[in-house]
Order: sequence, then C-alpha cells, then structure tokens
Amino acid sequence: MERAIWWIRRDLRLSDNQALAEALQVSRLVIPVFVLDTTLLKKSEANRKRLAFLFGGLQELDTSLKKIGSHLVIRRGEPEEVLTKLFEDVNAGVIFAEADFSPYARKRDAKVAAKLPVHLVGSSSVRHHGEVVKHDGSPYTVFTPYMKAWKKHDLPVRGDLIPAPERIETPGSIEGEPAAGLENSGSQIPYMTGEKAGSQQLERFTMGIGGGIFTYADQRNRMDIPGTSELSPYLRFGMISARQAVVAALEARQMAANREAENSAEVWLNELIWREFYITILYHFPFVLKMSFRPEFRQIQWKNDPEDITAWVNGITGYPVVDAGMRQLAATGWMHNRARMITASFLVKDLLVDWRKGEAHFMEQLIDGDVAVNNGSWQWTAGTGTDAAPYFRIFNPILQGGKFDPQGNYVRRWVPELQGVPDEYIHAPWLMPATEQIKSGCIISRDYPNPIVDHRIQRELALVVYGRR
DNA sequence: TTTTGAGTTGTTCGA
DNA sequence: GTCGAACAACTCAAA
Repeated sequence: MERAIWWIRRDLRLSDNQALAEALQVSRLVIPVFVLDTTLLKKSEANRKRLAFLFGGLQELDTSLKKIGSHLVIRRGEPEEVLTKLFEDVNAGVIFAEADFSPYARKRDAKVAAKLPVHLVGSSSVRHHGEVVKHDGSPYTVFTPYMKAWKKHDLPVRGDLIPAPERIETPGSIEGEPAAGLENSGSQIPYMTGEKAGSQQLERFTMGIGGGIFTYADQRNRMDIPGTSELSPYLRFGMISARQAVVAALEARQMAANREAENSAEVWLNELIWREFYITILYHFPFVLKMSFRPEFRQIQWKNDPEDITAWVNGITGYPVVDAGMRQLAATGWMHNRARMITASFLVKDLLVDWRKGEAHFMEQLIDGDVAVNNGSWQWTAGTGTDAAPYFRIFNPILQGGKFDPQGNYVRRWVPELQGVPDEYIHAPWLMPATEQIKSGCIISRDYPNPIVDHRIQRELALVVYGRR
C-alpha cells in the first residue's frame, strides 16, 4: 500500500479534518507535513505575533501527533520543491490537503498539482464557492440573500463531524526541522494557541447556560467586556473547523432558553456566514485585493498624509476610542470588532487614507488576519464593497465610544494617560475645562494629544470626496 | 420582461 | 433625553 502525505496548511487540527481522514482511508502510513513556505514567511515577516501563534500551533500539533504514534514533519522552502523532494524521500504515492481557495493558495496548489498527485478535499468553510449560488448559477454579491440561500442547504449536525484519529502510523527518521526549534520571534501573544485552546474556547462560548453566545446580540458590541467569541485566530488557522463552529451555533440556537438567546445564537451564526461570504467573494472577484469592488469608487483621490497615518498606527490621534483600538492591536495582535470598524472608518473617512493602506496594516498586525475577511471588512467600512454603499456610513468616534464603551473602561485600559479623566469627558477629553484637566492629571496636548482632525469637518469632506455633496 | 421589495453594524435633526 | 424621519438613489435578487 502506498504512503500518503497529509499536507497541512490552514487546518492545524486532528478533529473534523477531512484531508487527514481521507489520507488514513487510503493508506496505513501517513506523513503529516507542514511546509514553511518561504514566500509566505517573507510576506508575514512583519507579523511576528501571527507567526508566533502559528509556530505555537505547530508545536502543539506535533505534541498531539506524538501521543498517537506520529509526529509532524516540518520543512522550509518553496512548497513545490519541498514536496517533490519529500515525496521521493518517504516514497509516497499520494498527497491529501484541505483545499484553500485564496488566490495565492490556488496558484501554489496548481503548481504542486502539476507535478504531484495532490487531492484537495473539503475547504476552510462549510459551503464552498460553487455551492451557494443564484438560480442562474452566478454568485451572490449581496450578503442577505446569500445568507438565506446558505441556510436553505442541509445544515451540518454533530454526527457529521469527523472524530480525531486514535492512531496515525508515521515512519520514523524522516528529515525535518524540529517543531520545538521554531523560533518564537520573541513575541509575546496573550492568546493560547492550538487545537485544544480553540475547542475549549468554542465550548466556553457556545455551551452551558452562561455561554457568551446567548447574549451575543447585545454584548458583542461592547468593547469594555468580553462579549465576542474570540475564536477568529483559531478559525484563521483551522485549529477549529468552520463546521465545528457552525454545529455549535446551531445546537446553541436549538437549546436557547428564550427568544433573545435564540436570536443571539442566530446572530453569531450569521457572523460565521459573513466569513464564508467574503471567502466566496474573493474567489469569484479576486480583483478586490487590488481595487474597490464597486467601480464608481476607484477614482477617489485619497489624501494619504504620512503624519496622519503614523498617528493612526501609533494610537495618538486624540480620539480616545480610536487610539484605544490601535493600541490594543499593537499590544496584542487582536482588536475588538467594534473597534476595528471605528478605527477603520476613522482612517478612511476622517483621514481620507486609502482603505488598502489600512487593510495592509491590519494584515501586518492581526493574528487572525485572513486575506478574504480582512479585505471584505475594509471594503465594507470604506463603502466600496459588495453592499449598497450608504454614503452616511461615517462613524462618529465620540458617539461610538459613548454607546459601546459607556464608562470608558476600554479606553482607560489601553490609553492609560486618560486614567483620571471623568466619564463625561472620556471620549472627548479636549472638552475638559482647564481646571478639570489639572484635576484629572491629564493636560490635553501635553499628556494626551489634541484631536488631529475635527470629525465634523472631516465628515463633510468625506462626503465631498465620495461624490455625495 | 417587468415589477417589487430590500439592503449588518450610522448620524443628524427637529419635534 | 427620546424618538422617528431623513439622508438619495441604485443595485440586487426573485417572483
């Protein structure tokens, strides 16, 4: 019987792994391999935290594999070359991998498939791009009809999930880099990595009476409390599968105690579907990585002031909620979703910076940075994306702060110089009278910057630039 | 082919 | 302080 290679890419898990399951079906001997793609490594050099999260995940996967008679083979280089050599080294007959439909992955896989027998199975989403289409077979470009059609297909149940294998036979003495030797880039990340941490987080969020999923509809917007699932890094690397997440959401919806809890589970399910929507959009319209989805917004003259961009990146814009978000990102590699929208809107609409610059910065900083989701989200905020672009989608950072961080706890946590500022001024500290500034120990423009722009003015400017005034 | 209903996440204004 | 309407017009999806 021929040996099978399980080529791991964005599926760092043993449970509900179709590629692994199929490899085990055709062969008694399976070699799990992760290729440190030098092209991708160079690209993500700047993102130390995401690399640390990946490397930690690889180490954990290796540990789990060792418990069931296997181990992870890690090699570095161009995937096509590395796999060709490994294929001969281990005398393999076939390669299985989870399909990845991002533009880079498709090109890479086509190159490998031209030389080697690669079976691409499943995908990183529950429904792939060809599954949810309009009656005429063309792809949806509006979320809501897509979401409704998505739900009309057979919904997965727990019994569909593939259990983790109890044993994997892997020949010893295959050359590779030790997982434990992957340098951690000296980067501290405040998130546990790996499949176990991912499934524990999924359980915490979706199970039991107190599961965050049941209050998600309201709480997810609150930046001062942990009301979101915080599962994005695990979904990004396939430490949990999309199907596991969807099954958990559906089960939670089923056992919800009341209408509100049920609705909350539904809202989270929709978030998972948003992810799949953006993945299919990128598949059908790969040009979105280069330009606006909507042609009418491709000619905007962006200001792109380097000083404004620097202030945004460093969290010193003078708008507390914007600065808090950007500092949380820099410190942890993650940002609350509400803060992502606020900071993104501020960059694009208030500073008139090309959304692609923000998109690139987020990809450089986010542990969960996913090319499809990040692009879709930036285009949404910029109003250049798939949904009808209401010209009025300009977030007011003061109002947003008041609504979703009412006591300013999120701001104070990430912008410590505002620690002593009273609640009523926390989202607009420049309005403090001089005596209040002294009392709070925060002199504006000495301890904390004056706003670099006036939101009211910038809002009007944005409307002009977008051709709405 | 034509028609109809609808479109994640907001803000401002005036009653 | 709260609430509803206006913000403008277009495209998408389905009947």
